[in-house]
Amino acid sequence: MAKYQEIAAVLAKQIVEGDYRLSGKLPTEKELMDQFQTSRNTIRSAIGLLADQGYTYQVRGSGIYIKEINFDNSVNLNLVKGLTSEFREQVNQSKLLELSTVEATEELAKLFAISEGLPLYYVKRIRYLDQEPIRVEMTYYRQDIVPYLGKEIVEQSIYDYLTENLGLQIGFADRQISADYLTEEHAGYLNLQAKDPSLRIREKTYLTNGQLFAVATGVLHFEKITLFASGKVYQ
Amino acid sequence: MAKYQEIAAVLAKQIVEGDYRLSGKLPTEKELMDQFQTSRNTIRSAIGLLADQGYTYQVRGSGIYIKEINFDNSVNLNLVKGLTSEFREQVNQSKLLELSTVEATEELAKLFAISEGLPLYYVKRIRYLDQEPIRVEMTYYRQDIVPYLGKEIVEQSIYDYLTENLGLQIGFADRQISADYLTEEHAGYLNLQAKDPSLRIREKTYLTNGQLFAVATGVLHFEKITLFASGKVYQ
DNA sequence: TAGTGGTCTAGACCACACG
DNA sequence: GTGTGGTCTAGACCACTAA
Repeated sequence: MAKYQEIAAVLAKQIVEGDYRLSGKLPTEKELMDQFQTSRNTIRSAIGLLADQGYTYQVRGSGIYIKEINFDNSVNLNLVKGLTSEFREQVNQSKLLELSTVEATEELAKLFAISEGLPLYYVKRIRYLDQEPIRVEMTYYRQDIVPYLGKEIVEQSIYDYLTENLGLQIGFADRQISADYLTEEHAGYLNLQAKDPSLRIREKTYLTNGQLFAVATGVLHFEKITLFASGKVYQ
Repeated sequence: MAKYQEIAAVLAKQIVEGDYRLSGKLPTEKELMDQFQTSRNTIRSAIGLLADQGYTYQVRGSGIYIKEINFDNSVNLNLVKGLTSEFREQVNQSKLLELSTVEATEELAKLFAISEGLPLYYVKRIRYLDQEPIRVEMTYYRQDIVPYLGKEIVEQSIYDYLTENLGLQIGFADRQISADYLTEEHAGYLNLQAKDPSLRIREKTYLTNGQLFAVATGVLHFEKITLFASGKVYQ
């Protein structure tokens, strides 16, 4: 991990643990330079990461302020990480509904920019938070990038498996969010009624080299999960 | 505007106009340095802005790639700008439902970090896209920061008025997204049925100095609007 | 006025992609 | 191997906040 990423991780941990709750501010850039024995630009890169993640904002002439945001039961759309790490303590189960190999249809082949007929994994799971179903999730993975998926893996954190065991470098994800009626099938999984509202996320996940390797659709329990996003003004 | 912001604006315009469609890539950082006669870090700041806005991603050893994303009928959660500029040509109307001055209740006072009883503007509007209602929007503004709002303003772009006429420096917005049933009232505005799904955005908008000056709730037509968000992996 | 963050420069070395 | 972007340094000047 780069130095600025390590610094950001240290500061993020301190923020979460409430080390700066009294002042509501981080030390100044100058003080952080001394503390971490590094250049100003490196400190600024670290602070930039914190801002991107929704932890802080800076005010010229004044300092680095901590945002008081409650991320409970909320998925941060500015980040890419598994649900498991987003709700670290509480999400400990996935119920596997389907794990199969399918050939890329014309639509999927076009989406992934691969040839029609190439093999994809298809995974359908229910995710739980505090023993309650919160999300139905259907994902396709390119098999040339993810050569193996098994029941023992998809019932845990697929994200951890991809990054730690396969060494994949996940870079970014683009997401489209919408609301819709629940289908009878999904309502059953989520203990809701058909025609109830649902929050849908259509997600494309890319490696750092720009390769699209997973396409997912998530159907979320509208009463138990919200999304969070931080936006900036440009120009 | 800073040099890197101007460079980003030029490149964004070129991307939107399709100047790089053949290669799908921008020139290399080195070439951009020559082209804009500036240092590498300034170029990298500009490219960073484009990435934040969802236009591009970089691959080490390879280049700067353009994302092919269709933002049609989609609100980009990574940005803060008025609906009017998000859908520049098509959104040309707002129907004013209410414009009043209210005293901050205990809840609102706490949210804005102001004293109870201080005056706020309350604006309730319906926004249209291609003559169809797409969003009901209820917003509170701090009157000490927005000293005047009138019918002639709220039927146009409030965002433009705040930035251009009042000179407010809007910095960032935090948003919470959820799905819910439509109330009878909102269903009426959106030409939908009560109990249909709706996409809700609860938004807090801040000045660059960190002051919260507007709190809004948006109720979106679930069939006509989706949201877009780009997320990155950290560490 | 002193201190803070915002921008910019001109270098350096490294890790990775691609031919 | 060559070229690309990723990280890092050590400065400089400027714009803004706060006292």
